[in-house]
Amino acid sequence: MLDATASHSPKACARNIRQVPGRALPTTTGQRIVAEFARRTDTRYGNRPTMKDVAARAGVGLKTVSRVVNGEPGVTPDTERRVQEAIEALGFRRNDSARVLRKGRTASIGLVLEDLADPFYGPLSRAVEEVARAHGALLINGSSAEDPDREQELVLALCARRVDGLIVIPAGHDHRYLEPEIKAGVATVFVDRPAGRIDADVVLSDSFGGAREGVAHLIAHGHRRIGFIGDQPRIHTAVERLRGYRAAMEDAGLPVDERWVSLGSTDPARVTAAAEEMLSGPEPVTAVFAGNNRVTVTAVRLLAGRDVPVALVGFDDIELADLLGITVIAQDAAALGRTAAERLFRRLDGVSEAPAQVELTTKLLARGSGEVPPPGA
Amino acid sequence: MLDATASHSPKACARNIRQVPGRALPTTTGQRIVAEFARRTDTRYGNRPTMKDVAARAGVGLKTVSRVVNGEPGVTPDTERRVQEAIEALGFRRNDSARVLRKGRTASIGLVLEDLADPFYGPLSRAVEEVARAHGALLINGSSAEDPDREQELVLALCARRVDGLIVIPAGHDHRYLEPEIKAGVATVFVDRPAGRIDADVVLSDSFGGAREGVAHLIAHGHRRIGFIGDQPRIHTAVERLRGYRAAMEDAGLPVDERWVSLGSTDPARVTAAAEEMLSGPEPVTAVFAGNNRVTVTAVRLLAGRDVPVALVGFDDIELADLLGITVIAQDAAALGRTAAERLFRRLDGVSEAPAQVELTTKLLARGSGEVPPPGA
DNA sequence: TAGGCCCTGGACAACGTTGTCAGGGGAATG
DNA sequence: CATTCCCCTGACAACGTTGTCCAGGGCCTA
Repeated sequence: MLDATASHSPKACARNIRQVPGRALPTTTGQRIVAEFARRTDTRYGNRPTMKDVAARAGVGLKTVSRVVNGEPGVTPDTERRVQEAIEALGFRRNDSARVLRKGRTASIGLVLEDLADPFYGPLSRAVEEVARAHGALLINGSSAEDPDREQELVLALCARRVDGLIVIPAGHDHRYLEPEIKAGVATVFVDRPAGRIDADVVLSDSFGGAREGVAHLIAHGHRRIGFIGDQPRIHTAVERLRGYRAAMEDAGLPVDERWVSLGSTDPARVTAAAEEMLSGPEPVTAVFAGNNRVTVTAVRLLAGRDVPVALVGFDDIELADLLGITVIAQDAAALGRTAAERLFRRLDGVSEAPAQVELTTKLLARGSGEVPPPGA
Repeated sequence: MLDATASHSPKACARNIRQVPGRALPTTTGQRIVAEFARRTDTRYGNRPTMKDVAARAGVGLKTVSRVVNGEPGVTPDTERRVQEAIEALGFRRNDSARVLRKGRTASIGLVLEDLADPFYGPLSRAVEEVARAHGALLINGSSAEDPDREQELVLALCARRVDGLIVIPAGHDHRYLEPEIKAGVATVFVDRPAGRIDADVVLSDSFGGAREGVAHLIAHGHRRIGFIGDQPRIHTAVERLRGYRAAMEDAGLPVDERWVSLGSTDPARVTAAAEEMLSGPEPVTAVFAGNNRVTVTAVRLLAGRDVPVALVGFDDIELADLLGITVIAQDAAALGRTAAERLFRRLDGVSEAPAQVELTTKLLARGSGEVPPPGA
């Protein structure tokens, strides 16, 4: 029996939404309920047994239960067995909130990044998680969406949860709001971009050097008019990479026409417009340096459709870039995450050194697109 | 002045590791310390002000501070100002651990998935995060690495933290260990694969239907010998997709040679071996259906180097697949996450319905590789 | 002017756990 | 047999917050 609303919706019909008899659930497009189970009953929600309950059932004291749960010594095998049975029977699970309150440490760290859906941050986050796991800590993720206010909101929420440490990929430029937190003992490491107006550990890729190398690579292959398309100028890496571009051009004694340079959103439409601009006119660029993975993707799409081949080097590696023959400056996202997390945990382990800035080197991967010579060469 | 160890390491020299004078930090490959800041002093770590401190400073009662912090009514503007000033001055931040202990809700949910570095799970996780954010909750991530024990360990750790809800992409097949948790009120939704031996909400992609459609597509283009390379047989989606493959073959009245079918790890070596196997011999397959994104990537690499074109359809979309002309069965990872999270929060909002299984439809994206006709056709 | 009501503020207990400390009982020793 | 010592166990306070409840004071009304 179809739900009336659903059956009258052409969209729903077209996509063959079925519902089993019973409660009508709001379905979004393309969603189909294929089975329902028996209704759950007898649930006394939110009423978990505590150590006190376990103690009562096992006929022992509260502290003895605590000892068993934490594997502390000084409990007779027989007593331990009784306690274990009671735990089993009641389905007891220690409440870590209370534990945290008492002990002061949460065994969790926070990671604030730009967007977890970006293929650059997935591996970074995973690397952080692995290090955290090795130290017995859980990871709380948050995406700032490149919004400084949201970054701050997230960071402070994590501090309120009393994470032991923080790893932040900054969206904003002023992190003084973190000063009281850091003073209070929240270890903090910034990644990918430096912290703003605050002394803290920073782990970066060498954006300047990488971009310089990439552009020099294009110059070495004969290009003299090279375009640069980067992310928004308030993002540190975007500016550094542009600086690398300019340095390489200057190293080679090449002039830079400002129409070849474009910093702005990585939105495909914007990138396309910028590229079209620098590829038109009497003196078009013969090569493009793409400032990050999203720009590279758009550039590849765009350049693939052109008659005159345009050389391309991109910052950041991309999946399948080898098959497409895209030359890139690769940075190791996982290494960034790992390095930052290791630094963080060394701090948590009590190592107290001055905050430092660490840079990881990048690597040029020549795959074809960067070795295309300029037309007529 | 170089650290002795570093300067004697050829690798380090080659990669130009420099260190500023001062504390020698253990550096990993390609890591360079480019700056150090002044040593921090005067830190009384782990000694944060409490509401009591704020109250004392503001000359009010403890509860009044609580009221201000939580925006509760019943505080004179003047009193509120005094309290705010004290909060400001002391750098007070509410301890949510204590709050959680008192209130019983953590405003956080847990997400256990396979691997955050997998491009399929990044968008899924992000989608969950967005829904969580809309409900004022934080997200704790964990990667099970496809290991049932690790999954259980993670899930129980999250339960111990008293997350309000759980979203799990199962690695194991038996989730009875979750029964006490669910009974105790931890809302749980499974995604991508069904829960094992337990009644719970499940949100899936239509793996069976998707694979069937993909294979039918190959058959429609003239293929009669089609290979299937999938993930390990203990993974539900792998089995479902294989089932879809068999159904499509049967629909068309085509026999299936078991040498064309391979379930196993997605390790490139294994996939390559399996593909080589089914592409050799007197009656090689003329088309391959790849069971997930990792298999597809390996298959593309492998097939790109062959003389005789082999048709390919892959399950899961991949970045740049459009440029490479790879035909895929796309599932919407973000929609999976969003749907699951929305279901979860409806439960948390007190809606009590029977657990249900929801399926999202997939979409065939024809881009070329799946439309290659068999040789001689 | 007296009574009552509302508004503000604070004292206190409770959330579930862990650290401290002290008591009791059994074994070993004089 | 008495004493000492050690091992096991449990009572109690404390972690920092919020919910409950009550007191005091100001204002309005009869």
